[in-house]
Amino acid sequence: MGVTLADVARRAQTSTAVVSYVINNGPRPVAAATRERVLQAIAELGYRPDRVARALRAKRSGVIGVLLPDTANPFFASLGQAIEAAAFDAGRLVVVGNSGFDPDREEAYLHAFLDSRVEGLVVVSARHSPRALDALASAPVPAVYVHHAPPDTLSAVVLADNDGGGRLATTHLLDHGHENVAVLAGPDDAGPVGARVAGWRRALAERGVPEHRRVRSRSAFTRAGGHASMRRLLEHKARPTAVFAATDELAVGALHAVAEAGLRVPDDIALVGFDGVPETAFTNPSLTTIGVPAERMARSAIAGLDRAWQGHERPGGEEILPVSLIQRASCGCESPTSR
Amino acid sequence: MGVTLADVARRAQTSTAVVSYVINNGPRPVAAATRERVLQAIAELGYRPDRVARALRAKRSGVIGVLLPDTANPFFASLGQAIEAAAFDAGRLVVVGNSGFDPDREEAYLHAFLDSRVEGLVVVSARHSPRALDALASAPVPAVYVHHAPPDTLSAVVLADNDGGGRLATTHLLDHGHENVAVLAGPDDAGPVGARVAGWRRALAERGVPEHRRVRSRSAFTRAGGHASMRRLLEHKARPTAVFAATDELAVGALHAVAEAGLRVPDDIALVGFDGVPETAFTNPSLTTIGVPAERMARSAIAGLDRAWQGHERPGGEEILPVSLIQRASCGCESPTSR
DNA sequence: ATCTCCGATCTAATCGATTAGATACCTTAG
DNA sequence: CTAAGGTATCTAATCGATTAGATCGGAGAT
Repeated sequence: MGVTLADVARRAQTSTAVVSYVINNGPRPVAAATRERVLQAIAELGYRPDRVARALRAKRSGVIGVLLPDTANPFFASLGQAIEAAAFDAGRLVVVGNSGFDPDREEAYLHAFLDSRVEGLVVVSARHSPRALDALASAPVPAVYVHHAPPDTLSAVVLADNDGGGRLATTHLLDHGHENVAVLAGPDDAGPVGARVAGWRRALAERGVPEHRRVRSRSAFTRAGGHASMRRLLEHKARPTAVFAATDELAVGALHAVAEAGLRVPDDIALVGFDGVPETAFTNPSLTTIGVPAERMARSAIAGLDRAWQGHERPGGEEILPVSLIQRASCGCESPTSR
Repeated sequence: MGVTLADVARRAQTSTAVVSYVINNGPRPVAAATRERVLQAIAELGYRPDRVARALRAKRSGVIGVLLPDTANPFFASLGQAIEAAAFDAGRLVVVGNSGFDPDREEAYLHAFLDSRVEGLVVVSARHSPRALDALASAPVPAVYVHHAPPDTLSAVVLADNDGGGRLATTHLLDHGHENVAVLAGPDDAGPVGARVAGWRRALAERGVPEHRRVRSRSAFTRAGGHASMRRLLEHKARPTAVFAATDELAVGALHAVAEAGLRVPDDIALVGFDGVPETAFTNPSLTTIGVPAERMARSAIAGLDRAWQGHERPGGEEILPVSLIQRASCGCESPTSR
């Protein structure tokens, strides 16, 4: 290490400016012969431009800051990985931060990212702290919200069709003949999961299911939460025959609770999850779930940043990507096809 | 944004040097009164040092490069998150790259990291490409290998006790009275999983289990691989009564295969996994597994980098952290305690 | 033959923070 | 009262790449 532009220029018998022009297909033209000499010198010396120096001068660091709530959660893990891959394919690196749902940590990361002159931000968060929001709104770089967005942001937003997915899952269970479709919801009805619950409610309303049969059980978004939440449902006086778990984590916990109670899925309780994380193909029984297109969301997010960098178009715009029903065993479908 | 050192200096009626000295508890002393003025100016202007400029001049970027095989795998996901958290607590950010087990990608990331002047590298990889190894060996910054290390490296190494864990898992199954303990291995016996298989073999040898009862089934390290691999074992003429899956991913796939075949865990087949990823607490039945101390490994890795930065001590040294048996239902233990 | 103009190149300022060398002031020793 | 030494500051070079402005030579126009 340690080969600089100046070294290359010396060896190619030219100036640093010309070398820079060659590297960047610079703002000025370079004679073919000279370009050749420069390229050769670069190859011979094994020169690689210093991204730090470049970032300082050109204000383009080539780094994207990615803020995630919790990579230990498989859904956020796949989303994070997809974002990282999409960024790399676009020639950028990502710095990542796990907020662990802690607003202070979220803000600390945001500032650290900005101090590092990230070129753009991808924010995946279940909820946003007001201070973090301020920091984002006044950030000198474009941001894209993925999975969830604050009420009225000017930034680009990429969401899954959570409401539609909730409706899809619920309708599917109703189509199996169930009349008592409960929902495993989060601690409150805010955010993306809130929209899923709204979809559930809408489906029930459309089919004329009476209010008192619309049972909702709340818990934290963890497997343990889903476990406890399902256990509560099982003890409910009017035990539901079908359950829509608003995240796969909840569903996996629920599956475990049902087995523990000596009941069977889908015979005693049919279950549908939401997220489409890989592990659901291998639960016991395999889990029917709503597939969220993590890769497409990631590509859209990076594309959104690209748009903001390129043009001066309106950066904003909300994109809602379609979800899909992944039919497996837990809902009662006989022939599990997709895995 | 855009407050610079010079702005602060101007407002505090001093020079940029003094401001820098204050910020860094600089190499030179500053009078108490002046320090006070500077601190006040910093607060009033909301100044935050530019990490890029600092990195260029001081050669300390405050960023650690983390290379992982595949964050979609829960084990690597937790390891990655733990590393990120430990780094943040040490005041550093991480750039992460998922190689997807692809040597070219691994090398590309490594170079990109180095170009970005990362201050240190944490390499988690199942196998290493020769070229990547070269790049690492000649890197101008310290590296720590986690989970797996190349044969004779000079860098620090943090491993789990894979061999001991393999033995622990196997012995536990033998103690349950099983005489036919097969293993679900990886595509070959290299790397950390190879050591786990070696531990299995050692345990069997110690108990005098004859060669022909030491059945090993190979597959890729995926749930689908574990599924196929277990299916093969079930069709084996001498079907084993117990199986040690060398990773939790394999175990989860295996669990599914057993259920599909209409058999029961642990009654027909006892099963023990390896990694201790969170989801194993919620499989059906819950999975007995070998807990790998991901957080401790992460902290050790960061500590290793710290050591390399601080002193000029021998950077090398191999640390092997103990693993633990997490008893749950899949091995046949009646009372599942830890979750 | 002289004037333009353009492509190719070089010189040098710049991004923002760090830090060695120079300088100014003050105290203490001789 | 001056020399020596220490403390607090300031000036300016530096890290490596980018790019605007200056310079130069040659092709084409008149």
